[in-house]
Amino acid sequence: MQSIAWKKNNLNFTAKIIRMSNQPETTIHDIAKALNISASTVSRALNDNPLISQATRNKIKKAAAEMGYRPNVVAANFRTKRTNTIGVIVPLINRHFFSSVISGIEEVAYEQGFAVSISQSNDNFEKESKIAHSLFANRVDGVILSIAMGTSSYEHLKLFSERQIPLVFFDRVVDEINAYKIVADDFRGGYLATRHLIEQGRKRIAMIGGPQNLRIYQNRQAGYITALQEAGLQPDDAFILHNSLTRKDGTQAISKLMNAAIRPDAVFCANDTTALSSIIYLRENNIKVPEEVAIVGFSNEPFAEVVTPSISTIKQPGFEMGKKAAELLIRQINQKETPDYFETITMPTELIVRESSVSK
Amino acid sequence: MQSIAWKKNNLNFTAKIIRMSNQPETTIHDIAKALNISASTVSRALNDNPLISQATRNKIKKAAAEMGYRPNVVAANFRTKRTNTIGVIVPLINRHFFSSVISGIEEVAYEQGFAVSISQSNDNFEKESKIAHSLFANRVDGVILSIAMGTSSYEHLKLFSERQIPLVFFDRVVDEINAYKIVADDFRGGYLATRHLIEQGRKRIAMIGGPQNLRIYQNRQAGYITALQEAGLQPDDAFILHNSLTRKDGTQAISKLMNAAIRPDAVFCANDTTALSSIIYLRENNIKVPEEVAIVGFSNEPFAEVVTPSISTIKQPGFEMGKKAAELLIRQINQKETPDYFETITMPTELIVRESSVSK
DNA sequence: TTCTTCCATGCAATCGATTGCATTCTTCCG
DNA sequence: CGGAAGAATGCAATCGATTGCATGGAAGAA
Repeated sequence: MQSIAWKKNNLNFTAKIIRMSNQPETTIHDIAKALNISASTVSRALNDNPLISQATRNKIKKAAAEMGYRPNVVAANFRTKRTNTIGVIVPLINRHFFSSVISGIEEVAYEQGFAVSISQSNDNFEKESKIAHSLFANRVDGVILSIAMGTSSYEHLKLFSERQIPLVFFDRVVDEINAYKIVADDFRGGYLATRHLIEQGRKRIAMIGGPQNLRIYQNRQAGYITALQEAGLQPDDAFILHNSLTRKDGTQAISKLMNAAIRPDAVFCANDTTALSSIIYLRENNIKVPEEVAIVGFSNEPFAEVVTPSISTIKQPGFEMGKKAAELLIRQINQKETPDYFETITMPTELIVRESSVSK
Repeated sequence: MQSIAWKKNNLNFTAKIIRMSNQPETTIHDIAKALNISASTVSRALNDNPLISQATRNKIKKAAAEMGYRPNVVAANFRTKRTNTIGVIVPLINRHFFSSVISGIEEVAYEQGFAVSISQSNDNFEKESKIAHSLFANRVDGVILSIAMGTSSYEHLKLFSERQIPLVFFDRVVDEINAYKIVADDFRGGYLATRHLIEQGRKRIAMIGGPQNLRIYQNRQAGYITALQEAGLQPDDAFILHNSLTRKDGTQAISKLMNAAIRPDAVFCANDTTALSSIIYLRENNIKVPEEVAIVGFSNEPFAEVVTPSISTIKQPGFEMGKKAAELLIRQINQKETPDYFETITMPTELIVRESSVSK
């Protein structure tokens, strides 16, 4: 796009190279040879190093384009020990919450010139560990992750701290590891959901919670208990179940609750999948939602809005969490030293009231 | 940091190395030096090259473990020009169909020792192109992709063919490029959906279709038309709409159909999202589904089963498609030459009948 | 015992780009 | 006009692993 004219030291060069399909790759040395200059100059020019004169830069870029030069990023990564790639590990990519987080990460990462490599652990420790090793082996510059439900050993993550590769956790965080953490306000989510049910006049509010080795589920439950206590209701162990929050687990849990001597009149489910299972179970058993049993879920999965009755739930700011996580990670990547203090950032949750919890 | 004792060629070696956190990485040369052997032997041993005696191999592996050796995969990739990574580009990772395909790909890839790097184009050409360049720059061994709706130029994919990097398309394939293609039987899907509606006694069957630059949507529509003709019904242009199949587009389309002089008594939607929009619109306008208007969607998204009424739809074998794609890709990667004939593999689709299309 | 054969290991080049330092060429100032 | 400062470019080492070929040694054959 620039046309420059010179005299002495004429740079009016045009490489007459035919781009051959799939033959030996053009390297900076080929360009150097063609232009009769050194490879270092070519390298610097292509990286817009100001040491190289504008004229030479242009000449080199032009030749590079004509010769079909494609930088060998692997070689550069090898030399510089940087890959400009950030790895993301999530339990499942098709959960709306996680894919929102990923979109947030990508937004920031691309803007800052980082590529994003996404992997899913399928909530399986083994696979998570494999992925961690693979990301490590490929020398990603940093990792953002939400651990699998089954993960309780963190050996595989030590890889990263050993080599000072920054790590940012989100959602399902690990207390034992010192790193930035981005979480939704699960406590408040649990609290809001439960208080809402109380405000609807419910008295026997059960909870179907998640694995208690995960902080997020502890917190959701703590919010639930606090709300109950605040309202002078006694938390009842028989009303609190724990499982892996799958469709099947949910069905089992709700069935157990509904077949007990004392039935709940409301259930706070620690995720929307469980809320959905519950609603389907209740419908099949002719128990009216919300009249007989009110339901609140968690996460605001897209289906929550469209099932009948639509599901009241807690919305988490996934996209923002992803952006925040990427920002923090990239900041760490760029300033080489490890911060001496890692915050845990809590992002607000919000109650969305729909049909499943409100009797008109 | 190291105190080592040997006699000549002693195999009773124990490296007493303190694994230092984040210090200079251990390389095969360090191991070689510690054991007083050559780096080539170390390299071969670690790769289980049978040229190296079992005894030496064991000794080296033990030392490697003790010294906290982590192979520098980037260096190896650079040298071997192979990354054992396959790139996957999908429009959106949180579509059930795509994430099923991804799971299928992963299943095969991991088994064969390949890592999988997933990216989403957000149905955006620019981003797809960026991703393609990034995957190419990082020298993935092969790519599996389903192109973005907006993509109509294929320059960015030439990168791969130029350098003989195998490509496998699935679902949204590109005719212009010679490569293996895995598609669901969209024609038959459209045909089955429409025939089903006809069997339900519907006469005025509309269709909300997708962008006609994509073969899959052409085929779904062709199936629809064939079924109509077979039944002696005349396809009617006023009954065939096209859009991008988003929630919003769907609402617009169904509203247009329902506000026309002649209303359809059934709608075949080219995806489930549109079917959902339609159902919601119809519900809000007090039009009974399926009594007044029957609906069939496409893809069998998870929500299709749980909304009320549940959505009849066409199921595509995503997981199997992913497996197949990965198999074909990896086969190409392993046998260096390009096959001279690329098949297009069509996988069967299946009609799932639910409430939205059957009046009892 | 001597020569051949094969097994195990070592040597050294190589992949392509980057970068600290040295060198050359300009330009400007006294 | 000489010299110094600064601008532009080149030299060569380097990153860590792989690999074709050479070599040393042991075992087997004669």
